[in-house]
Amino acid sequence: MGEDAALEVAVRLKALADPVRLRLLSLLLASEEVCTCDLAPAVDLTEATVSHHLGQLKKAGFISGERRGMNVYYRAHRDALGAMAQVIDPACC
Amino acid sequence: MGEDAALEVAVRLKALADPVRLRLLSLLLASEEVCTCDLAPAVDLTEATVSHHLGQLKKAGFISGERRGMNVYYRAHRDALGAMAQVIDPACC
DNA sequence: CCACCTACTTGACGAATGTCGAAAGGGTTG
DNA sequence: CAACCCTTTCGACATTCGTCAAGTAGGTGG
Repeated sequence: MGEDAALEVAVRLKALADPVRLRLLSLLLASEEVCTCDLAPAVDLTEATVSHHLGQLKKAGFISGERRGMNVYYRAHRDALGAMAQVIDPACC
Repeated sequence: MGEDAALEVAVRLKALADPVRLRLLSLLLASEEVCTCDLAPAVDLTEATVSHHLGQLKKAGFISGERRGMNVYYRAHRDALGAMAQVIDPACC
């Protein structure tokens, strides 16, 4: 793996390498669409903290959020996760 | 994903989420067996720094090292990487 | 046996980065 | 406007990265 490629992959892996973000992602994968106000109590953290984590996942391209009315609904990008899995083990898929 | 499971996965992902460790792993996957003295110049860091990184990869179960004479030879555990890929995307494999 | 060298690991340190929540701000609805 | 949802800024605290210095392990020559 090249130096630049390693840096890009590491940045995206860092976004996944946190217990809170893994649980948020798991909740999003299970429920299709969830808003911050529902996620915060599920992981027992403040909405501000959850917003931080969602921002990191969004920046890494694993989720996206859409505002509808008062709430912001987040959904997971399953293809981005699949691509990440393939980088870790190309022989896997 | 449960709280404890998320923590365990996060710890192992953190071991992967670093550009230096990704490059070290890539070198090990390419060459079957490499010693610290060959890895250090390949990533342009001191042997001490490389040893720290190899220790983290070893602790996470992605590599193992064996001393033969003066050198310590490391090799990657491909199955551990496959298992990690499957955690990220269960539908992948 | 001893000194000496190479290969590698470990511990301690400063610099950089990440985590979390309180407070403040922007949008949206009633 | 008041209430609600969400994000952003700021500050405290913890974790991580790379290096030096010291220590261990194995090999070599006097």
